[in-house]
Amino acid sequence: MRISALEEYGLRCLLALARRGREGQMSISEVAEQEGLSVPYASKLLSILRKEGLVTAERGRTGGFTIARAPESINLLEVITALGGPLIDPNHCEKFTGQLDRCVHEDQCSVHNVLDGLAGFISEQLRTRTLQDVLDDQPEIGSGLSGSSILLTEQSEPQETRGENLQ
Amino acid sequence: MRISALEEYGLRCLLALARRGREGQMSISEVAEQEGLSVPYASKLLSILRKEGLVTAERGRTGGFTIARAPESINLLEVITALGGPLIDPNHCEKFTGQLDRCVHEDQCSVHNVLDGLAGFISEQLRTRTLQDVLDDQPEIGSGLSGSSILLTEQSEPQETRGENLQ
DNA sequence: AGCAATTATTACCAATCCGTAAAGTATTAT
DNA sequence: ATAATACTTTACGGATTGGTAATAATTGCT
Repeated sequence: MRISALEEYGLRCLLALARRGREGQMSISEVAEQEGLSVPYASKLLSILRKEGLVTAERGRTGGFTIARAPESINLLEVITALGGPLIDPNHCEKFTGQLDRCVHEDQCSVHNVLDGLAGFISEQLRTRTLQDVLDDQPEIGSGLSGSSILLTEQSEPQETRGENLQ
Repeated sequence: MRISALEEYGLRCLLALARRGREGQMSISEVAEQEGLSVPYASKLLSILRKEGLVTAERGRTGGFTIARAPESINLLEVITALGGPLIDPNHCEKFTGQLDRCVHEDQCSVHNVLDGLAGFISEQLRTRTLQDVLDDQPEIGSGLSGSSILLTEQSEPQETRGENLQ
């Protein structure tokens, strides 16, 4: 269970555009330089975001990318699923690897209960956060503020791992 | 961001052993048959679980696998990280793909704030659930009980996607 | 018209993951 | 002892992902 590279870097590129706002524009090379990515890679990421409808592109000499909607109206679930697909493969049981015709735990399966519940929970967390929330969470450069309030709605010490080999 | 096959099937195998309890035992072929997996694949999964210390193995004609600790004392975070590694690659910024010496957002990075916060949140959810919780959530075969209370501590309708292309 | 700057598309290669295959090692029943 | 049963290890091929490279297509400027 990992956050993929596409998801992280794609989110970064989208945030860069979000900072420019609906009227702003950035070229691929601008995004690449700002985010420390290669131009071809930034191009690939922005291309995916465009196909998913999160950004718009204009070609030609004065072209560039613009965020498609207001940052307040784009939630993180959209972004993550656009870049990395759904949390749980919907036709998981069809692709089941075993020799049985179908998943042994087809219905009333506690494993699916758990995993679906987890996926739903994560989705809900992502859905309730927008790009603007993330931007607001970005502290001023040089400010002493540390730590983030994002995604920490009730648990008080989420990164406390107690040596449980999260490594 | 996906729940990997190893994570799901490894969890299934571990649950099968958990049902037998600390005194019970299962051979690879038993596990494979019960979970609908090929024998070599079940072997691989159990081997990983053994190396991670979650199950013990005895060789020889009367050999088999036994769960290493009580199901109440094994939480899902252990299982998931044992099978799929940590949620966020700890040396992510070292492997950074860009041309810059280090991650442009090294410190005070809102993207890291968000992702770390999310990872921490998920970890916390997983840590507070044990294998025994999952076993208790498994309904009797044929019982009319549907739905799970696991991992749904406060959100009421986590799998409600509202057409937001979770697909 | 032609050049320059920009996005769009396709293909490609390396690395990792999924699942299988096969040969090896240990233990026990007979 | 020997054979049967079971775990152990290594290796392999296919599929997916990460990132790069090259070329085509579009627009604006002169």
